[in-house]
Amino acid sequence: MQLKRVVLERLMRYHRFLSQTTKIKPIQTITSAQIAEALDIDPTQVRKDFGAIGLMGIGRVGYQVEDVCCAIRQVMGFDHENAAVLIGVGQLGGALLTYPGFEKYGLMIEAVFDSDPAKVGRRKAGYTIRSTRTLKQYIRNYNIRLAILCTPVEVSQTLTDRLTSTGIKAIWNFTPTSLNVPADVLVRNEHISLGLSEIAYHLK
Amino acid sequence: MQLKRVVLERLMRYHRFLSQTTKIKPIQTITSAQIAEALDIDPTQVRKDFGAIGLMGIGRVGYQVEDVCCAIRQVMGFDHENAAVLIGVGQLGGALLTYPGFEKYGLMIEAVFDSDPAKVGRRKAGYTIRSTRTLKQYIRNYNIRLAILCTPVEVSQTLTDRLTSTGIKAIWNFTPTSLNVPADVLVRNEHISLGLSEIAYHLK
DNA sequence: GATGATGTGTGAAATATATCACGATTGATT
DNA sequence: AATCAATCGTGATATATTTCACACATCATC
Repeated sequence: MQLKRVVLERLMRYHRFLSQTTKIKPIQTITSAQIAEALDIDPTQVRKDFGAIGLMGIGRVGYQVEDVCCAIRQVMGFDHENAAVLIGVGQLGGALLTYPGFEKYGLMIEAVFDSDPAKVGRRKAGYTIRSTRTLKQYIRNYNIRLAILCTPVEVSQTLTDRLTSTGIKAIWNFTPTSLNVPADVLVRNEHISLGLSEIAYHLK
Repeated sequence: MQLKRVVLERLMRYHRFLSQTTKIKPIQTITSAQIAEALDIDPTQVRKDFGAIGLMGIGRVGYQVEDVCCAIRQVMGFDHENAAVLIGVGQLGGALLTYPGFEKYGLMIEAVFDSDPAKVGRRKAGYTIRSTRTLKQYIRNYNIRLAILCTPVEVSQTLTDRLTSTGIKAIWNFTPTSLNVPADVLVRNEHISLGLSEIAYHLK
């Protein structure tokens, strides 16, 4: 069965926790209780999640850390490379370009685009900025399946339409708006204001 | 009763949708069905959420857009100003400093800090970068309640400990790690890799 | 190898969240 | 003003998610 978003998120947390922990102190095995304790999750939940991706622990011992990490990477598809384009090289787009963690998850930014003629042709973080007019062509030629959208709100839907018409499979949306897409395109919204709202509410 | 995170997130979506919609075309009222349609949510859900923050619609008409926006802003605490400090002026920290949307939600970044002596004293986006050694002092003097954490992973827990010892109330965590804090401190994690995982899984 | 302590795996129960169904209310229409 | 259609408010129902409870498995110890 398709794994739910909540499960994916927890799997990520397990993976990050185990990676970090083993970097500091190599360990062979870990129990669901230890993970649960560190991440403030119910131990049963951890076991169920592991069960859901086919992991088996051993009584009285726990889980092989190595196995867990591998299984998560595999089920998440991190060992599978995803070629992506980034659209909108502003402050945020620029920051994403230099983010060092992407390749760890198989994400490869192949090319970057911007509508601003003043930016087109310039270089940024090792990329030559291309015109968004060549976007469609590029995506088709290189069979790109993922677009990272960092444009201003005003043009985000226009570009989204153009993207979906190329047959793109997923859009990682960093613009603070909701995008309309066909049902088979995944949109993952990264709205910073959501986090802010939770904080503002808590501080009130 | 305390509103749940899921509700807060939907309230934000309503708010954003209504702000954007009214900017394009001023309207007086809107129905739960219209909102639901646009945001791909169940209409009942919308009504329940509105009910939860004390909004009353009128039969056959819907809700006063103005009222809805006000109520959401108020319940979220956006009209209440929150003074914050930002720690770690790297790529991401820099991008956040120039993000124009914060004040709309009442967030005011008052000062920025970095541990790197090479950065201390320099200016960035209108701020003079301060040494993290003066962090505690500053937070206490100015009664800061929110810290935005954009440091490398290695120092994030150390700084978190220092922050919580000053009595800070919330940490907006942009570092890709889990932070340990006392129960009364809110941590909002903004892990970019969570989004990436959802995408990678979908594309697999 | 028997025994006890500690962990897993999982069905059952509890909780949380979303949807349905429908009476009540309002505005438009005749 | 009587009727109709659209919309809200909300209890009941359905679904999803988390937690509990406990049988079964494994290792350490005697």
